Amino acid sequence: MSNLDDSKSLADLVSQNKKSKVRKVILSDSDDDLPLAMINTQASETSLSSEDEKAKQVKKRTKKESGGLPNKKAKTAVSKTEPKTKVKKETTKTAVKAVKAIKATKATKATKPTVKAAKHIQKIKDESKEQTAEPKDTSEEKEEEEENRWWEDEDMNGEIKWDSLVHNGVIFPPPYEPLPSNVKLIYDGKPVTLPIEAEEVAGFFGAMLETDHAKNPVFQKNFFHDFLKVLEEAGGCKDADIKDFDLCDFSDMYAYFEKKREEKKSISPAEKKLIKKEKDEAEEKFKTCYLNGRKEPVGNFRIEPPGLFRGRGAHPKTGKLKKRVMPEEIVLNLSADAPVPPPPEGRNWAEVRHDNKVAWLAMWRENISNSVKYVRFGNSSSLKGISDFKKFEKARELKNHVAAIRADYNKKLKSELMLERQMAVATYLIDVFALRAGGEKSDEEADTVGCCSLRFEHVFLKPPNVVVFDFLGKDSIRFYQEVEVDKQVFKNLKIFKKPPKQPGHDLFDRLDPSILNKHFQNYMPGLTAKVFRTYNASKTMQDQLDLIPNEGTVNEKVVRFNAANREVAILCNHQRTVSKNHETGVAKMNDKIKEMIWQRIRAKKMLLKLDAKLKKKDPAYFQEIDDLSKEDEGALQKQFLERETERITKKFAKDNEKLKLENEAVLPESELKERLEKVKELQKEFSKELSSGKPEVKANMTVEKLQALIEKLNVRITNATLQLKDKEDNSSVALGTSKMNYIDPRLTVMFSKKYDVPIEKLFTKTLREKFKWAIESADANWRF
DNA sequence: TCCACGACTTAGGACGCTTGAT
DNA sequence: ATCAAGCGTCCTAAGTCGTGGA
Repeated sequence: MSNLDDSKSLADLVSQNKKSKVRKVILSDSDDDLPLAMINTQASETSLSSEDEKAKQVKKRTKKESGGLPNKKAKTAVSKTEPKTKVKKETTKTAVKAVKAIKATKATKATKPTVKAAKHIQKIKDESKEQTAEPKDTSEEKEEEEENRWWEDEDMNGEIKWDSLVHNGVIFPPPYEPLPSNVKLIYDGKPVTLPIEAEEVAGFFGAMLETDHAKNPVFQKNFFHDFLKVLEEAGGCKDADIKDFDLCDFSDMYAYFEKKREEKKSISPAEKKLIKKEKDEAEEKFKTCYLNGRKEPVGNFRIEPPGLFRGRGAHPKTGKLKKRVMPEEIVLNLSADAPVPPPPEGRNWAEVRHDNKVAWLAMWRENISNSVKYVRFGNSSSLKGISDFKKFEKARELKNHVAAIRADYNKKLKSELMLERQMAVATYLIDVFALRAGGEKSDEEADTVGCCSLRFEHVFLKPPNVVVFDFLGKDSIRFYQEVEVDKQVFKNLKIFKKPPKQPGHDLFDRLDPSILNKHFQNYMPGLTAKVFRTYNASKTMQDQLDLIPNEGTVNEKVVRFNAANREVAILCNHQRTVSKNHETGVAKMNDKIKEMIWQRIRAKKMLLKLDAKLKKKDPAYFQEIDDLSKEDEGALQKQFLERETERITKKFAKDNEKLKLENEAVLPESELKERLEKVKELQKEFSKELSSGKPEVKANMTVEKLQALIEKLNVRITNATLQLKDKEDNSSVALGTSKMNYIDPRLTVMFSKKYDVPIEKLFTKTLREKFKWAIESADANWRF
């Protein structure tokens, strides 16, 4: 919540009449079992505060709580101390055991990284001196051999991230290419020439003209503001005094960029391949780096190009100009004795750093929110792998504590301390509904929330115990759930919403993620809110996989795996926007299914024409014939004929285009007419069929042939129906995020091995690389 | 002591390419 | 062979969380 809103609403709240009412309400409202002690604390806090203090009240509450109740606090702290240390010892032991167990399964090898690294740097230096940076075949093979199999023997503790780091720096986006002189911004009806710096910015907008962004007023405003600034700094526009966005016409620019896009798309595949190959070769040396002497992938080695900031949701800064990043703004991080990659000709790096406690190769500060962007290791790098492994091990460790944690928060739902109750409810929500921690956000960002930042208006209570959550979470993705909750949770939420709370106020006014996480440390070292998401996601996956019978085809098993994956994605609220053509796609599939059913009915009619006795034998089989009304049949016929006409016309147009391209004579219109004759014949046949109710049967048709046809249609109909259901179910759920970040990959590997499904069906190439450690260390019996 | 900020993970959309239906 | 649908990858925004410096 923004401070501004907060103080405003709190100030409102203080207006005299309200204040006394508020107090009365609190004191008289005793329909729940709220202990008196708590009521008093709450009431006195409210009435004691002066107006000025009120504005700061929310922030200070935590302090008051600890200061005001020293005894209770101390007591809790003491009682926690003993189990805490015990827990710590135990978990460290398990973690070590886990690592050792993995180590034990594989033979160890590898020379000491430091020694190897030193040697390697020397080698690199020699190579760069000789200017033959390309590694020879033999050395490349050797690198392959020396790939870091950290999961077998690496010591993964300690804060040092690397002993040596050698890399080639970053790739800068190409410089701005000015527009051709006939492509101009039209201002107030006249083409105007812009200084090149301003033209670039205008072009950013022009290229996006048809996107939703460009139609967003905030985006327009921010863009135009920054555009005018650039324009002014570049000396202004000599042809016009540009100051009104509505007088700007970017359509020429848009058309130009569209044309370029088309051109790019239409180059031949062979040429495309060649271009790609050349690009790959030029970028080759940036794609990898040497970490402790071993070749490792670099992730985003390309510096982000300038453009207009595409903030998500209602981002107040969306549309602002993202400036071009200069070498002078870039800090490199590598070994002290590693060669420094040369900056672009005549330019300099901001700084060259040698910090081995961090896992980034370069960084710069972006100008939208003044935060830092990093060039980091690739997802399949050892460092990323190690932290992934640690993440999942931590989540697995939670298994051993979750029962105690749940017991504890269930108990504390009735605590006499407001803080404890809030923590208990928050923990419940994080555990049960997989909410994120929910840190405070400034009003320079989109208004999104997580658990701790939930506000009054995000939670609706429907007695006796139904809660409707409706808020925007990360990436402004809507979280909407109508759920039954624990009775005590419901009561507590009601208390948290009690006046003087009103829309705009924090539900958990005593909490923020750091308080909550500090509390979590008492249960288990390293436990934070996000661990619950990982734990519950992987636990859900394990449970879902346990339900899958080991039978059927590989594809059937994959479908079931994806269904399990989908459960996890739903738990985590991972959504994707329903694609623009989803609706039409579904309608098309429905039409197709209806049409296939119609074809089946026709076949069955033909069957009866050949042998009328069949109906007596199996009336149910022929039932659907009577289910189809004449109107429906007519509609289907029409639909079918229209589609045929369209198909033929399109084909004709296409054929002609091809002929034109090859400089050959175009087919005459009469040809099209001739081709469409078929449709006309069909139409005649259909109308006859419609009135008689009986289709014509071709002379060579037999009962067997028709039955085979019907069987084929049956299969196609079932498949299409299943496919449609899958499409509907999946239309707004994104499976990838949970597969990539939440589901312990060893579960997927276990499934692959136990159910004999090739891992390629479950992990894409990149995921196989990212999760190599899991693929090589989990077996068919592995459990989360 | 605290909170702004640095460093890291998690996230959905854009876009090009593959694939599978016809 | 064709072509759209959907998949995979890239891109970078948007979270979480711990800590270093005022």
